[in-house]
Amino acid sequence: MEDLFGDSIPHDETTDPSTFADVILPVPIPRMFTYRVPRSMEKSIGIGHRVIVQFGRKKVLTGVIGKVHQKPPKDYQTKAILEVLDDQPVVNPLQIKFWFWMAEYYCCQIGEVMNAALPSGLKLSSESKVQLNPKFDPETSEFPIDDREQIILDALEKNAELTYEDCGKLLGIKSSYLIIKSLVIKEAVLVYEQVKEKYVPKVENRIKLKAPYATSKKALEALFEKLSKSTKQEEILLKYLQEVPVFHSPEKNEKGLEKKVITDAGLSPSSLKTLIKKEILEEFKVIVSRFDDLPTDDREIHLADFQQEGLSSIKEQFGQKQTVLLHGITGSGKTEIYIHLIREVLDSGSQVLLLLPEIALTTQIVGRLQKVFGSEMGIYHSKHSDNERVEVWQGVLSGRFSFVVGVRSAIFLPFDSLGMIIIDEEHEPSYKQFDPAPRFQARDAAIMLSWLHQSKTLLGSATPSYESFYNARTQKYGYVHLNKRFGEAQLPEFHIADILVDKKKNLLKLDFTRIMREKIQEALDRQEQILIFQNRRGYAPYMSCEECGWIPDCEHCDVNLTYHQYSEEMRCHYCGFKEKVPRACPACGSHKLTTVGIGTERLEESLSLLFPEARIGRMDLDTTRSKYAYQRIFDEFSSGNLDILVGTQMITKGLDFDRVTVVGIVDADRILYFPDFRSGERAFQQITQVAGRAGRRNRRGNVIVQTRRPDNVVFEKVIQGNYPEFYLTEMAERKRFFYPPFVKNIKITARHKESKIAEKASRHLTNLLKEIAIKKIILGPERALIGKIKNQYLFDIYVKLDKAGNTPAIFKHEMGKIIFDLNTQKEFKSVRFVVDVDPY
DNA sequence: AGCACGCCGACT
DNA sequence: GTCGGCGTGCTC
Repeated sequence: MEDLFGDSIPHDETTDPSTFADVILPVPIPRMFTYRVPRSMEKSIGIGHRVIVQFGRKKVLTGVIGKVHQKPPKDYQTKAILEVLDDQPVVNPLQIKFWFWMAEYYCCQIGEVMNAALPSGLKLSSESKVQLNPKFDPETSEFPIDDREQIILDALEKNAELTYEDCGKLLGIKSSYLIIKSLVIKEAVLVYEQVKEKYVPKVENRIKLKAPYATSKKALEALFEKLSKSTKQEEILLKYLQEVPVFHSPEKNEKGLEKKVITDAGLSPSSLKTLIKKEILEEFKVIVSRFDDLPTDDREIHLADFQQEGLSSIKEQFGQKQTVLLHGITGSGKTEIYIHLIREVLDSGSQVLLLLPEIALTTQIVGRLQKVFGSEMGIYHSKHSDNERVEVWQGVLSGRFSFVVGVRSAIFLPFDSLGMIIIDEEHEPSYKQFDPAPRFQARDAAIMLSWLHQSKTLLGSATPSYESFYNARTQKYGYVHLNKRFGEAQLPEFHIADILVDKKKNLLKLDFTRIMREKIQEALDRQEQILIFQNRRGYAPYMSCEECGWIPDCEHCDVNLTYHQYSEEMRCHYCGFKEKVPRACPACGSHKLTTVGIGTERLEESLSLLFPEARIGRMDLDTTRSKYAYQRIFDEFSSGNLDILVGTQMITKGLDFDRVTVVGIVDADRILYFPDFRSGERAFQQITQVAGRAGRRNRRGNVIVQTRRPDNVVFEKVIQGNYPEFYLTEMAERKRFFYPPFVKNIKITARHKESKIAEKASRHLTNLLKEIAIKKIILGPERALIGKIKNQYLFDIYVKLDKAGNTPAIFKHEMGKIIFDLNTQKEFKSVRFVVDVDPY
């Protein structure tokens, strides 16, 4: 054991154990830490248990045991594990394996993976607390106490404990460390670490009717007689009896009634208290689940012939392949197929994980699955609170949830016998985590996880990622194509509207071309609905001076500030910097400041001017921040209370609106001309996806795409629905210029607050990487697309690796050593090298 | 990543 | 003279 300030107390021979545990700690250091396992704990620990250990001088951390062994480390003293938190492991050995794979593959630290994997409710951290030393007597103390120390002691008379921060505040200084240290030496106070478990079970306050009244009708009648004067108490009892049939089913009385039901009905809480005091009602608490049991709908989901064929084909291919790509066009009913597969796997006793992109998770598909799988299904979502996440985690551990629908991070749940992982909308970029580390691609990681479980992976998409389609074509994956639609739904009619032509002819009004306006009007006249897609939220991207062209940019980053109308502010989306809109241009003094570009907020306004009679709604990150906002807007639109819905990505995911006949893409160029090798692939995917929202039943829909470059081939291919041909043209390019999937990409960003140092470090690294003796291409270093973020300068290096064999693994290993070496050189000590494997 | 230690400038 | 700035080294 060590005391607070790090002085080692010699080992006690009698407790010196021979068991050690390697603990994974949430720190970015590339190794585990070996702790001694006290004899008393030897029986209660194992891989996957959470433990509390002291790390460094005083901090205590929660870690997860990754390994238990008998080998005492020779070059350092071990500390003992302070506490074991769980009777049963919260993480299983398979997960530990998975974490290590992820750390290695994505070039990050095991602690970073653990941090991403555990819901924060399972992580604990400590806080230093100060309390009075009971042995301390100011009268007899031999040490003088100064004014500031006295302030702390006085405060501790009133409060049993204070944090370091509290002490700092009391004294009006930032760090109270030295003063507290002095008080500790003077034996006036004690300092200890308090660890708090963050997860709190949900407790419900319930009431039930007490014995004589609940069992004997006579007693109850007598009671009412007695209470006839106090109407309020009578009302409460009547309400209770109405909710709980006490004599009919005594077991319901045992379960009681939620106290809230009474108070919510507007009945007096004080009268309720009186009834409890009189021992007529009894109050008690129970721990309840945050997830309600939902009724299921047992009706068989019938598959159309072509779906049945698809299903059999998937199962057949799983015979030979671990992974199958289900390429099913919009409306082909992939969900029904998933449901059948999930049911089968669950019936065989294995677990199932269904991944969905973030935005799709709030939609109908979840409700539909819930109807089928009821309380067998867990939902793991970012809009869930920490406590809810912990409950899903525990639900998987306990076996309550054998099926989970979740976002990217759901791959970390403690499954022990997965039978299948389904990744819907497999091509979605949101499966890739950018920041912070681990920068993993959940689809790829899921395939690895699946392999560890010896289970199957099904990738579903209407427009597969080129990586997956390539793997299917090269026989690495199985492939099933569904190219029929449910019912008689027809492909929509496309109109490619040339923005520049309309502008010349003065037909472009408030960003809408003539054809777009006409089609909207026609739909409004027929009382049909319209979706307007623009992948940019806010009012307008930025402001500009009409006179001199001045554009406001961020002081700390290399980006323009984004204009937000509602707050009359300009904000930086990278560092959060914000500024009021200036009255005049700071460069030339002109008052002609205008907004440039189109955001959803501005479109909403334009539409209300163009179609004053229409009811218009907006769905984007800004309008759906709260937990149920999405559902509200969604319900309004689907019930027909809105005619036009303007939105970002969100409106394209998993929504089925029968009455939508017109879909407008305001600015296709924004998708098309993004400087990235994937822009073509993305444009095809996004336009197809948006178009798929139009006219899904019997009416043929209209899709209007506004662009300045109507001749781009992508439009032709989207209209034909010719995915394979567009794929082939794009792939020819990728092969020629060495892009994935023909090579493996790694991006390394050097970050430093001085541009010169960041650049020099990145150039150094580039040269050293070039010396690694394997087939590769190294590009850069070059200033990053956004060259400065939060006052840190960024330089990028792109590595293209031959995918053959284990060359990528060798390269990553060598690179790791090189970066480590560079970081030990004084010049580059403070340069951060951020490695992104398979970047987006 | 934190966090403590050490050495330097600008204040009572 | 002290406070607190941040550069540096370490964590089983």
